[in-house]
Amino acid sequence: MATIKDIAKAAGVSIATVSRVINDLGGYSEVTYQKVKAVSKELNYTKNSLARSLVRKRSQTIGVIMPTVPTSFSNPIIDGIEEVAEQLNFDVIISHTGSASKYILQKIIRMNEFKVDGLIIISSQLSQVETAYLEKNDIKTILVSTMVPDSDLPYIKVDDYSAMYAITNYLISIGHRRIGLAGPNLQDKVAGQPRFAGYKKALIDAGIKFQDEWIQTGVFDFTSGRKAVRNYLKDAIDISCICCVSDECALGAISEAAANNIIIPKELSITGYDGTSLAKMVSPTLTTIKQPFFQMGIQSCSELIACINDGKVMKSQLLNFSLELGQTTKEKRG
Amino acid sequence: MATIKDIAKAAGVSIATVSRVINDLGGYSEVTYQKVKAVSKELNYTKNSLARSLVRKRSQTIGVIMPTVPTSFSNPIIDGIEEVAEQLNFDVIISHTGSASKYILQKIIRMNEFKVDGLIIISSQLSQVETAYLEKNDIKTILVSTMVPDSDLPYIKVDDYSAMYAITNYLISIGHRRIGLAGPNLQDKVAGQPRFAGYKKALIDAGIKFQDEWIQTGVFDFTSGRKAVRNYLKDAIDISCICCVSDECALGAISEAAANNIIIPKELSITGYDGTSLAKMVSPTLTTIKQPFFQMGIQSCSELIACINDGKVMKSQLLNFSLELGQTTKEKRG
DNA sequence: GTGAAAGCGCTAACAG
DNA sequence: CTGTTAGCGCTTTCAC
Repeated sequence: MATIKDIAKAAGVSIATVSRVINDLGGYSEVTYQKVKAVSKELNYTKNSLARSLVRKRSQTIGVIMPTVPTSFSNPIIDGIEEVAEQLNFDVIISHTGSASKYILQKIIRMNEFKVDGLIIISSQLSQVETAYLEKNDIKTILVSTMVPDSDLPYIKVDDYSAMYAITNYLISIGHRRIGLAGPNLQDKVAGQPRFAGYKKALIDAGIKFQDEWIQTGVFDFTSGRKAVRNYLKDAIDISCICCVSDECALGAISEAAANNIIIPKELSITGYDGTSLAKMVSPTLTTIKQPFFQMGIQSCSELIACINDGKVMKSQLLNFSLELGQTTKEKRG
Repeated sequence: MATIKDIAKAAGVSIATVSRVINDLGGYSEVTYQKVKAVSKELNYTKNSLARSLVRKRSQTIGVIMPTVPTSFSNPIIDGIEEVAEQLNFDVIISHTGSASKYILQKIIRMNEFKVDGLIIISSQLSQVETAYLEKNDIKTILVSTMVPDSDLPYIKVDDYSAMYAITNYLISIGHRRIGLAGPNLQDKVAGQPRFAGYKKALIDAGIKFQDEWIQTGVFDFTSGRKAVRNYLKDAIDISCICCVSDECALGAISEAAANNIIIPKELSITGYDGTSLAKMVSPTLTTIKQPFFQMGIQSCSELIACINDGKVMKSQLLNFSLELGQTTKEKRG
């Protein structure tokens, strides 16, 4: 592990000069440049980011914290982040919070100790403890696909209320009147409550009287979808379609329906939410809300780096979603 | 951003003492301990890993490099890695190589500059350039779900040959005689060739004459599965089942079959390979080879840390796979 | 028990 | 154009 000191000695120059050519700072003769380059190649020099970051008080690194979920919807977000980071000369390091986002505070602390210049937190629910830590330590942070109510942490997401309104409304538009809602966590102010509200509003606007029994709460996952259908069946609740709060949840609903020989979409329509790559990979393909994940990565990273580099204040953004029609929905006549 | 210097001053002790209590090294009075603790809390001290790693020449961090794929089979691997890292007091930082594993060398270099103590590379094909870099820079590395032929880089994986033999043999055991193989990249020595070989050997052992037209090569992904089925249909190739080289590929095959109104498994059996969480989430559920991903994470990280801490030589391991029966296969009579 | 001091590898003035 | 020097925040002898 050669250091600039070794190179300086071998090349017969000072370490300052070595540093200059290594960082392409200019201010040296062509001869010196060539010599230093040659020597550092010969000695197999690799720079030490730790030392550099330490003195620079800048790591040129942004940290990403993401949850562990089966449907890797975070991947396109990461791709987006990487794309702009790369371009703007930043590194990105990623950390998983585990399935239950249990270790989120711990991961935030680690990122802070690594002295990342900024943090992107994907789709995790932050509690008081975490936001307090972020604030107290003055960590530049932007949230993706999540937000914290009553805080001014900037976020990039879609409007859950509108998205759920849109897809519910679509079901209504193709003739459905008895519409289930599967999977929402009603304790969750960020995703659960607004999605429920959007769903409900669409019913009301269509003059449909909302029934409590149409709601099967859950935690957005596969199991929530399965349970929902099981309960509808058990209680013989009469619905012609189910709005699920995630693609994964929709897969669960489909799975339970299949286990009961219910044919989709002929006997039951089902919708997802997320528009992960999965939605188009399953058969039948999912009708779902497509979130612009890649774009979310782009935006969040751009905002963050603008803040880091130029001190710009990050602005929250609501991105456009789109309705992706698949084969799990069918019009209802009569 | 308080430093130990600040704490030292505020507590009226030396920085050496602060360092001692912060690291629980002992050798101080209870009074000093309490005082330093109190002051550092008050000043909201957070340690600077960069500085610490720099002087220690040890980052207590292991780097993980993984590809970006739609079916997040890497997640359970990461979970396994995190579990043992956590326990053994190591941090882990992750980096994605992008879909085509295009940036793998770049990522390896970055990890090296970050001075990680060791590296776990998941499921990526390493070329001469990368292995040379790893060797030259003496980076402790272990591979997961991949390997490099003719090198002594240690790896943790399953035996692709045996696994493919097993699943092909299963199809034979339930009566199939005309068996397609979809998705293998035959240029790929690590996964493509052995899987093909295992498939072929199972046929031979059963006295089935292998037909060239049964093979539809590809690149392990969804599209490869779709194309395979399209080709079988176009050329009217008579098979009763298809062995796919990945779950994702199987999804593609199913998708194309569905588009042609072929009923699975009644008219066509299909198998996957990987046993991702997806396999059980789709309907019908996939018959597939289940790789012990979590265990792979555990083993690789254990080996690596044993090497880092105790200089143990890492040993390659072939882990057991299992056959996971789903609903995409059906026995063939007559 | 505690402190002084010497760096880890590097950058960034400041001189020349 | 190039070198000297003073640190970045921390750990770690070695004295006291």
